[in-house]
Amino acid sequence: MTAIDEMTPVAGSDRRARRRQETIDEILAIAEDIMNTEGVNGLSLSEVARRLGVKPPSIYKYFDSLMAIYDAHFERGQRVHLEAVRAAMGAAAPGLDALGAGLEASCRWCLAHPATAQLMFWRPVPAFEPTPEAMAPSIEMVGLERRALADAVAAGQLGPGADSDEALWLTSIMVSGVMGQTLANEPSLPWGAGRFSPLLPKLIGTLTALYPPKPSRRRSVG
Amino acid sequence: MTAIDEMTPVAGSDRRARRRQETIDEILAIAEDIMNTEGVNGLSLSEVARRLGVKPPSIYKYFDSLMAIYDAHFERGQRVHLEAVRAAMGAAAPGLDALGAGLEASCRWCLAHPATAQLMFWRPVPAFEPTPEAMAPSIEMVGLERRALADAVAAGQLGPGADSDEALWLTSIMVSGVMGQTLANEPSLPWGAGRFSPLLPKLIGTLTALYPPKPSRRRSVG
DNA sequence: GTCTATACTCCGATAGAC
DNA sequence: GTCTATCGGAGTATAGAC
Repeated sequence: MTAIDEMTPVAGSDRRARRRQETIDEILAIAEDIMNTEGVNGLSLSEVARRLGVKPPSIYKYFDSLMAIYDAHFERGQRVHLEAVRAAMGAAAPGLDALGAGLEASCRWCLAHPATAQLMFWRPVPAFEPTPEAMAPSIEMVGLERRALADAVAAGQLGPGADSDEALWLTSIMVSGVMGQTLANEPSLPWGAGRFSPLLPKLIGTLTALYPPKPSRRRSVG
Repeated sequence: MTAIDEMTPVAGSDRRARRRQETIDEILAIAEDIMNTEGVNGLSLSEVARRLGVKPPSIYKYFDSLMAIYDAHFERGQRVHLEAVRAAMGAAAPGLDALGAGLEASCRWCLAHPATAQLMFWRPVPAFEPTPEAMAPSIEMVGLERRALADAVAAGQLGPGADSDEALWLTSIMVSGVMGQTLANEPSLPWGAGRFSPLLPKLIGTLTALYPPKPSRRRSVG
Protein backbone atom coordinates (compact mmCIF):
# COMPACT_ATOMS: atom_id res chain seq x y z
CA MET A 1 0.00 0.00 0.00
CA THR A 2 3.01 2.26 -0.41
CA ALA A 3 3.00 4.45 -3.46
CA ILE A 4 5.03 3.50 -6.47
CA ASP A 5 8.22 5.44 -6.04
CA GLU A 6 10.23 5.71 -9.12
CA MET A 7 13.16 7.98 -9.66
CA THR A 8 12.43 8.90 -13.20
CA PRO A 9 15.72 9.77 -14.85
CA VAL A 10 15.56 13.05 -16.68
CA ALA A 11 17.05 13.54 -20.12
CA GLY A 12 19.00 16.76 -19.81
CA SER A 13 20.57 17.10 -16.38
CA ASP A 14 19.04 20.53 -16.19
CA ARG A 15 18.14 21.47 -12.64
CA ARG A 16 14.79 22.90 -13.67
CA ALA A 17 13.86 19.76 -15.58
CA ARG A 18 14.86 17.63 -12.64
CA ARG A 19 12.78 19.67 -10.24
CA ARG A 20 9.84 19.45 -12.59
CA GLN A 21 10.13 15.69 -12.84
CA GLU A 22 10.23 15.44 -9.08
CA THR A 23 6.97 17.34 -8.86
CA ILE A 24 5.38 15.05 -11.43
CA ASP A 25 6.53 12.02 -9.47
CA GLU A 26 5.13 13.54 -6.31
CA ILE A 27 1.77 14.22 -7.93
CA LEU A 28 1.53 10.62 -9.09
CA ALA A 29 2.45 9.31 -5.66
CA ILE A 30 -0.20 11.52 -4.06
CA ALA A 31 -2.73 10.35 -6.63
CA GLU A 32 -2.05 6.75 -5.66
CA ASP A 33 -2.43 7.55 -1.98
CA ILE A 34 -5.77 9.19 -2.62
CA MET A 35 -7.04 6.25 -4.66
CA ASN A 36 -5.92 3.84 -1.95
CA THR A 37 -7.89 5.65 0.70
CA GLU A 38 -10.84 7.14 -1.19
CA GLY A 39 -11.24 4.50 -3.87
CA VAL A 40 -10.12 4.68 -7.46
CA ASN A 41 -13.04 6.95 -8.31
CA GLY A 42 -12.25 9.20 -5.39
CA LEU A 43 -9.28 10.74 -7.13
CA SER A 44 -9.75 14.44 -7.73
CA LEU A 45 -7.51 17.18 -9.00
CA SER A 46 -8.50 19.39 -6.11
CA GLU A 47 -7.49 16.81 -3.52
CA VAL A 48 -4.14 16.30 -5.22
CA ALA A 49 -3.55 20.04 -5.09
CA ARG A 50 -4.60 20.16 -1.46
CA ARG A 51 -2.13 17.48 -0.43
CA LEU A 52 0.63 18.91 -2.59
CA GLY A 53 0.13 22.28 -0.91
CA VAL A 54 -0.79 24.20 -4.03
CA LYS A 55 -3.97 25.48 -5.62
CA PRO A 56 -5.79 23.39 -8.22
CA PRO A 57 -4.84 25.48 -11.27
CA SER A 58 -1.16 24.80 -10.61
CA ILE A 59 -1.66 21.11 -11.36
CA TYR A 60 -2.45 21.99 -14.95
CA LYS A 61 1.18 23.00 -15.45
CA TYR A 62 2.03 19.29 -15.08
CA PHE A 63 -1.01 17.45 -16.38
CA ASP A 64 -3.57 18.50 -18.95
CA SER A 65 -6.51 17.01 -17.11
CA LEU A 66 -7.60 14.61 -14.43
CA MET A 67 -7.73 11.83 -17.00
CA ALA A 68 -4.11 12.55 -17.89
CA ILE A 69 -3.19 11.77 -14.29
CA TYR A 70 -5.11 8.53 -14.47
CA ASP A 71 -3.35 7.68 -17.69
CA ALA A 72 0.14 8.50 -16.45
CA HIS A 73 -0.45 6.48 -13.32
CA PHE A 74 -1.87 3.60 -15.35
CA GLU A 75 1.14 3.62 -17.64
CA ARG A 76 3.59 3.73 -14.76
CA GLY A 77 1.73 0.95 -13.01
CA GLN A 78 1.84 -1.29 -16.06
CA ARG A 79 5.53 -0.64 -16.47
CA VAL A 80 6.55 -1.20 -12.85
CA HIS A 81 4.31 -4.25 -12.58
CA LEU A 82 5.88 -5.72 -15.70
CA GLU A 83 9.35 -5.20 -14.31
CA ALA A 84 8.44 -6.87 -11.02
CA VAL A 85 7.11 -9.90 -12.88
CA ARG A 86 10.06 -10.02 -15.25
CA ALA A 87 12.54 -9.90 -12.40
CA ALA A 88 10.81 -12.70 -10.52
CA MET A 89 10.63 -14.88 -13.61
CA GLY A 90 14.25 -14.23 -14.48
CA ALA A 91 15.34 -15.38 -11.04
CA ALA A 92 13.56 -18.73 -11.41
CA ALA A 93 14.19 -21.75 -13.60
CA PRO A 94 12.49 -21.40 -16.99
CA GLY A 95 9.18 -23.19 -17.31
CA LEU A 96 6.71 -23.87 -14.51
CA ASP A 97 8.95 -22.37 -11.85
CA ALA A 98 9.26 -19.11 -13.73
CA LEU A 99 5.53 -19.07 -14.41
CA GLY A 100 4.67 -19.60 -10.76
CA ALA A 101 7.23 -17.05 -9.61
CA GLY A 102 5.92 -14.48 -12.07
CA LEU A 103 2.31 -14.96 -11.11
CA GLU A 104 3.10 -14.74 -7.43
CA ALA A 105 5.13 -11.59 -8.00
CA SER A 106 2.20 -10.15 -9.90
CA CYS A 107 -0.14 -10.88 -7.01
CA ARG A 108 2.24 -9.47 -4.45
CA TRP A 109 2.58 -6.31 -6.47
CA CYS A 110 -1.19 -5.94 -6.85
CA LEU A 111 -1.70 -6.41 -3.12
CA ALA A 112 0.88 -3.71 -2.45
CA HIS A 113 -0.80 -1.38 -4.96
CA PRO A 114 -4.49 -2.21 -4.69
CA ALA A 115 -5.91 0.93 -6.24
CA THR A 116 -3.46 0.83 -9.12
CA ALA A 117 -4.26 -2.83 -9.69
CA GLN A 118 -7.96 -2.08 -9.79
CA LEU A 119 -7.36 0.74 -12.23
CA MET A 120 -5.23 -1.51 -14.42
CA PHE A 121 -7.22 -4.72 -14.36
CA TRP A 122 -10.80 -3.90 -13.40
CA ARG A 123 -11.50 -0.56 -15.07
CA PRO A 124 -13.73 0.96 -12.41
CA VAL A 125 -13.60 4.43 -13.98
CA PRO A 126 -15.92 4.33 -17.00
CA ALA A 127 -14.79 7.73 -18.25
CA PHE A 128 -11.15 6.62 -18.35
CA GLU A 129 -9.82 4.79 -21.37
CA PRO A 130 -6.07 4.12 -21.28
CA THR A 131 -4.09 5.27 -24.27
CA PRO A 132 -2.45 2.61 -26.46
CA GLU A 133 0.98 3.63 -25.17
CA ALA A 134 -0.14 3.01 -21.61
CA MET A 135 -1.37 -0.44 -22.61
CA ALA A 136 1.87 -1.46 -24.31
CA PRO A 137 3.56 -3.15 -21.32
CA SER A 138 0.61 -5.48 -20.86
CA ILE A 139 1.26 -6.97 -24.30
CA GLU A 140 4.81 -7.72 -23.28
CA MET A 141 3.44 -9.23 -20.07
CA VAL A 142 1.36 -11.71 -22.06
CA GLY A 143 4.46 -12.60 -24.04
CA LEU A 144 6.37 -13.45 -20.88
CA GLU A 145 3.67 -15.80 -19.68
CA ARG A 146 3.28 -17.36 -23.06
CA ARG A 147 7.00 -18.06 -23.21
CA ALA A 148 6.99 -19.61 -19.73
CA LEU A 149 4.21 -21.96 -20.81
CA ALA A 150 6.15 -22.91 -23.93
CA ASP A 151 9.26 -23.51 -21.82
CA ALA A 152 7.27 -25.74 -19.50
CA VAL A 153 6.11 -27.77 -22.47
CA ALA A 154 9.64 -27.98 -23.86
CA ALA A 155 10.91 -29.13 -20.46
CA GLY A 156 8.28 -31.85 -20.30
CA GLN A 157 6.58 -30.28 -17.30
CA LEU A 158 3.33 -29.77 -19.18
CA GLY A 159 1.73 -31.43 -22.16
CA PRO A 160 1.84 -29.78 -25.58
CA GLY A 161 -1.66 -28.38 -25.16
CA ALA A 162 -0.32 -25.93 -22.58
CA ASP A 163 1.44 -23.92 -25.27
CA SER A 164 -1.87 -22.33 -26.17
CA ASP A 165 -4.11 -19.35 -25.73
CA GLU A 166 -6.44 -21.46 -23.65
CA ALA A 167 -3.77 -22.20 -21.06
CA LEU A 168 -2.88 -18.53 -20.99
CA TRP A 169 -6.49 -17.55 -20.32
CA LEU A 170 -6.82 -20.20 -17.64
CA THR A 171 -3.82 -18.83 -15.77
CA SER A 172 -5.16 -15.30 -16.08
CA ILE A 173 -8.47 -16.46 -14.62
CA MET A 174 -6.70 -18.07 -11.69
CA VAL A 175 -4.62 -15.03 -10.92
CA SER A 176 -7.55 -12.68 -11.42
CA GLY A 177 -9.65 -14.81 -9.10
CA VAL A 178 -7.10 -14.94 -6.32
CA MET A 179 -6.42 -11.22 -6.59
CA GLY A 180 -10.06 -10.25 -6.84
CA GLN A 181 -11.04 -12.20 -3.75
CA THR A 182 -8.00 -11.04 -1.82
CA LEU A 183 -8.42 -7.36 -2.66
CA ALA A 184 -12.17 -7.41 -2.03
CA ASN A 185 -12.17 -9.41 1.19
CA GLU A 186 -8.80 -9.28 2.90
CA PRO A 187 -6.84 -6.40 1.39
CA SER A 188 -4.89 -5.67 4.54
CA LEU A 189 -3.54 -9.16 5.15
CA PRO A 190 -0.01 -9.86 3.95
CA TRP A 191 0.44 -12.13 0.95
CA GLY A 192 0.39 -15.76 2.02
CA ALA A 193 -2.05 -15.18 4.86
CA GLY A 194 -5.81 -15.41 4.75
CA ARG A 195 -8.12 -17.67 2.80
CA PHE A 196 -7.20 -17.02 -0.80
CA SER A 197 -3.59 -16.11 -1.45
CA PRO A 198 -2.17 -19.39 -0.10
CA LEU A 199 -4.20 -21.23 -2.76
CA LEU A 200 -2.40 -19.75 -5.76
CA PRO A 201 0.28 -22.48 -5.97
CA LYS A 202 -2.39 -25.15 -5.74
CA LEU A 203 -4.29 -23.53 -8.59
CA ILE A 204 -1.22 -23.25 -10.76
CA GLY A 205 -0.54 -26.87 -9.97
CA THR A 206 -3.79 -27.82 -11.64
CA LEU A 207 -2.20 -26.91 -14.95
CA THR A 208 -0.32 -30.18 -14.63
CA ALA A 209 -3.62 -32.01 -14.32
CA LEU A 210 -5.18 -30.07 -17.18
CA TYR A 211 -2.20 -30.55 -19.50
CA PRO A 212 -0.53 -33.73 -18.34
CA PRO A 213 2.96 -34.22 -19.75
CA LYS A 214 3.88 -37.38 -21.57
CA PRO A 215 5.11 -39.69 -18.83
CA SER A 216 8.29 -40.46 -20.76
CA ARG A 217 11.59 -38.69 -20.19
CA ARG A 218 10.35 -35.84 -18.02
CA ARG A 219 12.88 -33.77 -16.11
CA SER A 220 13.02 -32.86 -12.45
CA VAL A 221 10.01 -34.64 -11.07
CA GLY A 222 9.98 -35.59 -7.40
CA MET B 1 -28.15 -6.01 -18.71
CA THR B 2 -31.84 -5.71 -18.04
CA ALA B 3 -32.83 -4.37 -14.67
CA ILE B 4 -33.92 -6.73 -11.95
CA ASP B 5 -37.69 -6.69 -12.19
CA GLU B 6 -39.38 -7.98 -9.18
CA MET B 7 -43.04 -7.68 -8.36
CA THR B 8 -42.72 -7.10 -4.67
CA PRO B 9 -45.91 -8.33 -3.04
CA VAL B 10 -47.36 -5.82 -0.66
CA ALA B 11 -48.75 -6.76 2.74
CA GLY B 12 -52.04 -4.97 2.91
CA SER B 13 -53.77 -4.87 -0.46
CA ASP B 14 -54.20 -1.17 0.01
CA ARG B 15 -54.07 0.68 -3.29
CA ARG B 16 -51.87 3.42 -1.88
CA ALA B 17 -49.37 0.94 -0.50
CA ARG B 18 -49.28 -0.91 -3.80
CA ARG B 19 -48.66 2.26 -5.74
CA ARG B 20 -45.91 3.21 -3.35
CA GLN B 21 -44.22 -0.15 -3.74
CA GLU B 22 -44.37 0.20 -7.50
CA THR B 23 -42.57 3.51 -7.27
CA ILE B 24 -39.89 1.98 -5.07
CA ASP B 25 -39.42 -0.85 -7.56
CA GLU B 26 -39.18 1.67 -10.36
CA ILE B 27 -36.56 3.71 -8.53
CA LEU B 28 -34.43 0.63 -7.98
CA ALA B 29 -34.74 -0.40 -11.62
CA ILE B 30 -33.70 3.08 -12.72
CA ALA B 31 -30.79 2.99 -10.30
CA GLU B 32 -29.57 -0.23 -11.88
CA ASP B 33 -29.85 1.24 -15.36
CA ILE B 34 -27.81 4.24 -14.31
CA MET B 35 -25.10 2.09 -12.75
CA ASN B 36 -24.95 -0.09 -15.85
CA THR B 37 -24.34 2.87 -18.09
CA GLU B 38 -22.46 5.34 -15.87
CA GLY B 39 -20.63 2.89 -13.65
CA VAL B 40 -21.51 1.88 -10.12
CA ASN B 41 -20.13 5.15 -8.80
CA GLY B 42 -22.11 7.13 -11.33
CA LEU B 43 -25.36 6.62 -9.48
CA SER B 44 -26.82 9.89 -8.28
CA LEU B 45 -30.08 10.82 -6.65
CA SER B 46 -30.55 13.65 -9.10
CA GLU B 47 -30.24 11.39 -12.11
CA VAL B 48 -32.74 8.95 -10.63
CA ALA B 49 -35.18 11.80 -10.14
CA ARG B 50 -34.57 13.05 -13.66
CA ARG B 51 -35.35 9.68 -15.22
CA LEU B 52 -38.33 9.11 -12.95
CA GLY B 53 -39.72 12.47 -14.00
CA VAL B 54 -39.76 14.06 -10.57
CA LYS B 55 -37.61 16.54 -8.66
CA PRO B 56 -34.82 15.27 -6.42
CA PRO B 57 -36.53 16.03 -3.09
CA SER B 58 -39.36 13.67 -3.97
CA ILE B 59 -36.98 10.71 -3.86
CA TYR B 60 -36.55 11.27 -0.13
CA LYS B 61 -40.16 10.18 0.37
CA TYR B 62 -39.01 6.68 -0.62
CA PHE B 63 -35.39 6.49 0.44
CA ASP B 64 -33.58 8.28 3.24
CA SER B 65 -30.40 8.85 1.30
CA LEU B 66 -28.37 7.82 -1.71
CA MET B 67 -26.71 5.11 0.36
CA ALA B 68 -30.14 3.71 1.23
CA ILE B 69 -30.73 3.18 -2.50
CA TYR B 70 -27.39 1.39 -2.78
CA ASP B 71 -28.31 -0.77 0.17
CA ALA B 72 -31.79 -1.65 -1.04
CA HIS B 73 -30.40 -2.54 -4.45
CA PHE B 74 -27.60 -4.57 -2.88
CA GLU B 75 -30.09 -6.49 -0.74
CA ARG B 76 -32.40 -7.17 -3.66
CA GLY B 77 -29.46 -8.26 -5.79
CA GLN B 78 -28.26 -10.72 -3.18
CA ARG B 79 -31.74 -12.14 -2.83
CA VAL B 80 -32.50 -12.50 -6.53
CA HIS B 81 -29.02 -13.88 -7.22
CA LEU B 82 -29.47 -16.46 -4.48
CA GLU B 83 -32.80 -17.56 -5.91
CA ALA B 84 -31.32 -17.93 -9.39
CA VAL B 85 -28.55 -20.13 -8.02
CA ARG B 86 -30.90 -22.13 -5.84
CA ALA B 87 -33.24 -22.81 -8.75
CA ALA B 88 -30.41 -23.97 -11.00
CA MET B 89 -28.99 -26.25 -8.34
CA GLY B 90 -32.39 -27.70 -7.55
CA ALA B 91 -32.92 -28.63 -11.19
CA ALA B 92 -29.67 -30.61 -11.32
CA ALA B 93 -28.56 -33.84 -9.74
CA PRO B 94 -27.10 -33.27 -6.24
CA GLY B 95 -23.32 -33.15 -6.09
CA LEU B 96 -21.01 -31.99 -8.84
CA ASP B 97 -23.83 -31.41 -11.31
CA ALA B 98 -25.65 -29.14 -8.90
CA LEU B 99 -22.44 -27.32 -8.04
CA GLY B 100 -21.61 -26.69 -11.68
CA ALA B 101 -25.16 -25.65 -12.49
CA GLY B 102 -25.23 -23.25 -9.56
CA LEU B 103 -21.92 -21.66 -10.42
CA GLU B 104 -22.89 -21.24 -14.04
CA ALA B 105 -26.20 -19.71 -13.03
CA SER B 106 -24.33 -17.34 -10.76
CA CYS B 107 -22.08 -16.27 -13.62
CA ARG B 108 -24.97 -15.85 -16.01
CA TRP B 109 -26.78 -13.70 -13.50
CA CYS B 110 -23.71 -11.54 -12.89
CA LEU B 111 -23.21 -11.04 -16.62
CA ALA B 112 -26.84 -9.99 -16.94
CA HIS B 113 -26.48 -7.59 -14.00
CA PRO B 114 -22.89 -6.35 -14.23
CA ALA B 115 -23.23 -3.24 -12.11
CA THR B 116 -25.13 -5.07 -9.40
CA ALA B 117 -22.55 -7.83 -9.42
CA GLN B 118 -19.75 -5.33 -9.03
CA LEU B 119 -21.58 -3.66 -6.19
CA MET B 120 -22.15 -7.01 -4.50
CA PHE B 121 -18.81 -8.69 -5.01
CA TRP B 122 -16.19 -5.99 -5.66
CA ARG B 123 -17.26 -3.10 -3.44
CA PRO B 124 -16.26 -0.23 -5.72
CA VAL B 125 -18.07 2.37 -3.58
CA PRO B 126 -15.90 2.92 -0.50
CA ALA B 127 -18.53 5.03 1.23
CA PHE B 128 -21.07 2.23 0.99
CA GLU B 129 -21.11 -0.49 3.61
CA PRO B 130 -23.98 -2.97 3.24
CA THR B 131 -26.14 -3.53 6.28
CA PRO B 132 -26.05 -6.98 7.91
CA GLU B 133 -29.59 -7.67 6.67
CA ALA B 134 -28.50 -7.03 3.11
CA MET B 135 -25.61 -9.47 3.55
CA ALA B 136 -27.78 -12.27 4.92
CA PRO B 137 -28.51 -14.05 1.60
CA SER B 138 -24.81 -14.44 0.88
CA ILE B 139 -24.45 -16.63 3.98
CA GLU B 140 -27.17 -18.90 2.68
CA MET B 141 -25.38 -18.94 -0.67
CA VAL B 142 -22.25 -20.32 0.96
CA GLY B 143 -24.36 -22.99 2.61
CA LEU B 144 -25.71 -24.14 -0.75
CA GLU B 145 -22.24 -24.53 -2.21
CA ARG B 146 -20.95 -26.25 0.87
CA ARG B 147 -23.79 -28.75 0.69
CA ALA B 148 -23.16 -29.44 -2.99
CA LEU B 149 -19.52 -30.22 -2.21
CA ALA B 150 -20.57 -32.54 0.61
CA ASP B 151 -23.03 -34.27 -1.72
CA ALA B 152 -20.29 -34.72 -4.30
CA VAL B 153 -18.12 -36.38 -1.69
CA ALA B 154 -20.98 -38.58 -0.53
CA ALA B 155 -21.65 -39.60 -4.12
CA GLY B 156 -18.02 -40.54 -4.63
CA GLN B 157 -17.49 -37.82 -7.23
CA LEU B 158 -14.86 -36.07 -5.12
CA GLY B 159 -12.50 -37.20 -2.41
CA PRO B 160 -13.27 -36.45 1.23
CA GLY B 161 -11.00 -33.40 1.22
CA ALA B 162 -13.52 -31.57 -0.95
CA ASP B 163 -15.94 -31.26 1.96
CA SER B 164 -13.85 -28.39 3.29
CA ASP B 165 -13.47 -24.65 3.49
CA GLU B 166 -10.50 -24.88 1.18
CA ALA B 167 -12.54 -26.42 -1.62
CA LEU B 168 -15.17 -23.76 -1.08
CA TRP B 169 -12.60 -21.00 -1.41
CA LEU B 170 -11.11 -22.59 -4.49
CA THR B 171 -14.48 -22.63 -6.23
CA SER B 172 -15.09 -19.03 -5.24
CA ILE B 173 -11.73 -18.08 -6.72
CA MET B 174 -12.57 -19.84 -9.98
CA VAL B 175 -15.95 -18.17 -10.29
CA SER B 176 -14.58 -14.81 -9.26
CA GLY B 177 -11.80 -15.14 -11.82
CA VAL B 178 -14.06 -16.06 -14.69
CA MET B 179 -16.53 -13.31 -13.82
CA GLY B 180 -13.88 -10.69 -13.24
CA GLN B 181 -12.19 -11.32 -16.56
CA THR B 182 -15.49 -11.53 -18.40
CA LEU B 183 -16.96 -8.37 -16.92
CA ALA B 184 -13.74 -6.40 -17.37
CA ASN B 185 -12.89 -7.53 -20.88
CA GLU B 186 -15.94 -8.85 -22.69
CA PRO B 187 -18.99 -7.65 -20.79
CA SER B 188 -21.21 -7.48 -23.87
CA LEU B 189 -20.62 -11.00 -25.13
CA PRO B 190 -23.24 -13.59 -24.24
CA TRP B 191 -22.35 -16.26 -21.73
CA GLY B 192 -20.50 -19.11 -23.40
CA ALA B 193 -18.83 -16.89 -25.97
CA GLY B 194 -15.45 -15.18 -25.72
CA ARG B 195 -12.25 -16.26 -24.09
CA PHE B 196 -13.19 -16.81 -20.47
CA SER B 197 -16.73 -17.98 -19.85
CA PRO B 198 -16.34 -21.24 -21.82
CA LEU B 199 -13.54 -22.22 -19.43
CA LEU B 200 -15.69 -22.40 -16.31
CA PRO B 201 -16.59 -26.11 -16.70
CA LYS B 202 -12.96 -26.96 -17.26
CA LEU B 203 -12.02 -25.11 -14.08
CA ILE B 204 -14.70 -26.83 -12.05
CA GLY B 205 -13.45 -30.08 -13.48
CA THR B 206 -10.09 -29.50 -11.86
CA LEU B 207 -11.79 -30.12 -8.52
CA THR B 208 -11.74 -33.78 -9.50
CA ALA B 209 -7.97 -33.57 -9.96
CA LEU B 210 -7.51 -31.65 -6.74
CA TYR B 211 -9.70 -33.97 -4.69
CA PRO B 212 -9.57 -37.30 -6.49
CA PRO B 213 -12.23 -39.75 -5.36
CA LYS B 214 -11.29 -43.20 -4.17
CA PRO B 215 -11.23 -45.26 -7.34
CA SER B 216 -13.44 -47.94 -5.78
CA ARG B 217 -17.19 -48.08 -6.28
CA ARG B 218 -17.63 -44.65 -7.83
CA ARG B 219 -20.93 -43.85 -9.53
CA SER B 220 -21.63 -42.50 -12.99
CA VAL B 221 -18.18 -42.18 -14.48
CA GLY B 222 -17.77 -42.24 -18.25
C1' DG C 1 5.02 28.29 -12.03
C1' DT C 2 2.49 30.25 -8.73
C1' DC C 3 -1.47 32.66 -7.49
C1' DT C 4 -6.53 34.98 -7.48
C1' DA C 5 -10.73 35.19 -9.53
C1' DT C 6 -14.05 33.31 -12.03
C1' DA C 7 -17.35 30.47 -14.83
C1' DC C 8 -19.67 26.54 -14.92
C1' DT C 9 -21.86 22.16 -13.69
C1' DC C 10 -23.05 19.03 -10.60
C1' DC C 11 -24.21 16.94 -6.13
C1' DG C 12 -26.94 15.63 -1.41
C1' DA C 13 -29.96 17.28 1.59
C1' DT C 14 -33.56 20.26 4.10
C1' DA C 15 -37.53 23.63 4.88
C1' DG C 16 -41.83 24.69 3.93
C1' DA C 17 -45.84 25.84 0.68
C1' DC C 18 -49.49 23.47 -1.65
C1' DG D 1 -46.43 13.23 -2.12
C1' DT D 2 -45.36 16.80 -5.05
C1' DC D 3 -43.25 21.06 -5.73
C1' DT D 4 -40.02 25.61 -5.26
C1' DA D 5 -36.39 27.61 -3.04
C1' DT D 6 -32.32 27.24 -0.86
C1' DC D 7 -28.15 25.84 1.56
C1' DG D 8 -23.57 24.29 1.40
C1' DG D 9 -20.46 21.89 -0.76
C1' DA D 10 -17.90 19.51 -4.34
C1' DG D 11 -15.61 19.31 -8.72
C1' DT D 12 -12.99 20.65 -13.60
C1' DA D 13 -11.20 24.02 -16.03
C1' DT D 14 -9.73 28.77 -17.94
C1' DA D 15 -8.02 33.72 -17.89
C1' DG D 16 -4.86 36.61 -16.49
C1' DA D 17 -1.89 39.08 -12.89
C1' DC D 18 2.54 38.52 -10.70
